[in-house]
Amino acid sequence: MSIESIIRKAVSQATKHLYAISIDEETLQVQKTKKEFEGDVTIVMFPLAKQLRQSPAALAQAIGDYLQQNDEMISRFNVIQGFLNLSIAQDYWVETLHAIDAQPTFGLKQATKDSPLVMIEYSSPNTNKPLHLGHIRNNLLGYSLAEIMKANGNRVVKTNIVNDRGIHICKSMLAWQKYGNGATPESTGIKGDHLVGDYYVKFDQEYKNQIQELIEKGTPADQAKKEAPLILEAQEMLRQWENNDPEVRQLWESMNQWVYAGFDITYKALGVNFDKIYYESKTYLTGKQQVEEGVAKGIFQKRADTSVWADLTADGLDEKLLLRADGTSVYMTQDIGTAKLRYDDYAIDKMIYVVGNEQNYHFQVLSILLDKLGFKWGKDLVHFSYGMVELPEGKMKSREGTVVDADDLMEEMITTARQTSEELGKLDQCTPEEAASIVRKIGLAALKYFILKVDPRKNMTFNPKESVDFNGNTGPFIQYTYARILSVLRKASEANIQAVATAPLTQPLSEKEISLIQLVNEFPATVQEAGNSYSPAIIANYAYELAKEYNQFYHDYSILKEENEALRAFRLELSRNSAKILQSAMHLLGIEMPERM
RNA sequence: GCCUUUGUAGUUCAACGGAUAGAACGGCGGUUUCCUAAACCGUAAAUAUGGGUUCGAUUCCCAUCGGAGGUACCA
Repeated sequence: MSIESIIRKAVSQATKHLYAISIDEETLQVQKTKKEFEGDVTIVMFPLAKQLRQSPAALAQAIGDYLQQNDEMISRFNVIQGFLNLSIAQDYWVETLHAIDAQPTFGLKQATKDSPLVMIEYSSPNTNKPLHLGHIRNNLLGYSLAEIMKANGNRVVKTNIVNDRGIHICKSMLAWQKYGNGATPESTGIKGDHLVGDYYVKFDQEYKNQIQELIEKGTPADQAKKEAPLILEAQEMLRQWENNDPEVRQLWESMNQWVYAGFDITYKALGVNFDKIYYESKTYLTGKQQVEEGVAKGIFQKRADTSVWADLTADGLDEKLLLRADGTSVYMTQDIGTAKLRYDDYAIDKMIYVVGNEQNYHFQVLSILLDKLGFKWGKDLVHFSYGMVELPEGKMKSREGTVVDADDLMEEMITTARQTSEELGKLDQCTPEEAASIVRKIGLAALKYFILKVDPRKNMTFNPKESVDFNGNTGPFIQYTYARILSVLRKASEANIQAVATAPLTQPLSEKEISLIQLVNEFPATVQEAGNSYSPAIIANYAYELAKEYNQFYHDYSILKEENEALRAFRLELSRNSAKILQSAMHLLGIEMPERM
């Protein structure tokens, strides 16, 4: 049983004994004592005071007395302004550490075959352009969320829906056809997704030129946008695609292959992966069927022009188009089709969509529609809605070339990590392979941690030149702490120093040591909280706090040079478990830890 | 216009309705004969504004002022 729940129970017993009133253990406000005050755990008395009709101070004094006398765990207490601060006996902390030491996967629950099945959709790229900074946030959040859900005892299926059809895809195909001169990734040496993305940009440039020309000839702007030859050709290409025109399909296939080869490289570099990939080109037809069935069941309405609509006015929303009059599908149709296929493939208990907050409305609607169509998880689907990544100059715009490319960014991080490491002389003892592995881990950790430490719901600012640091509240700081601990453990092992407690501790531990145990002990609750609130940031901030706390301990106390054997063994045990938790926590963020740096 | 969301040091981020709002970077000043100084310590610096609810408000409610997103037969 956790310390917190023991205390809840004890306080509840105390009030029963002292005032003959049972209080609800769950409503008790139990929190960690603030650093400035003596004690480990604090109970807030104000709510109780009201219930028990006692002054907070008197109540705290009475309960504190009772607990100290009746509970061995409580060694001391003090009362300040209606806060009851309890000190937990040292032996109890040491026992807690032993228990943690005995569990290699402390804080991480294992899923069984009966555990809930959670499907997490993330990444969701378009095949007309390479991944950029916004995708990086999505991928890191999705991957980390999957790890966190696993650690909370869920079975997880990671899925990706690739948006590989539609007018935007035709734009890059058309531009390649017109201006590409047969260029391929092989012939140009350009990574496939970038090559295709270049033609998407090319299309936009040429399209704008055509609009401008038309406007100069006196065509109104709105009309010019609709009548520019390039857009008409792109629309024609989409019709040919839907009609399975062999030539268009062939082009589509080969350009998509280039893109997928490029994406694979990026995903691998980023350290993310998927259990199952869906393609919209294969799901949109199912979506159409679902919508037609919905019409047959009377859930949706077909209008005179044959377009299909869902009337959501009863749900406080408006009417939503599901099929165009020409029978083609829209975004919503495809998501319904994808949901259907997934439902057929897996016994999903919970579906989580990792998609930006610009689509809040879309998912609100999707949830209602899936529910109407009878998907049992439709109503409770989770839209993990994360904020945008902005640059100091403002929003990123693909077409204006202000995006930060994912591949470039990772490359830059690793290069910077290498420079810094070399300046500090950290790689002198390493083989080139080790050095490469270390700088890759550091560079990626800097990037990943920077993104993940921010509350996912909020928009965040990323300055490519300044944002990534290796000091302070950063990934490399946590990695450094870990590497440092491993170094101590290696030295202990080389010197044959006893690292397991054999004799009981006789001297009192320092506050720093106690608070470190307490922090390590909070890991399971932190993992749980991160799972409940879908927030990798909670794990990130916890890991930082732990690393910081450890560094202070490391600075103030000797480990290997401590002469008292029991104390030395204790400190090694504390170090070992701090490292273990740091690694577990960072693993949940998808961040790899170097053994030395 | 309507809907959603957001506003905390110079900057980037924290804070289940709880104690003196916590970090990092940057600034200023320190620590290395000692287990990794990518570390540690000190210092100055913030809750947009005005009301309300509460023993207690950065947090909840209302208004005002800013930012972002949505309100497409785009995805």
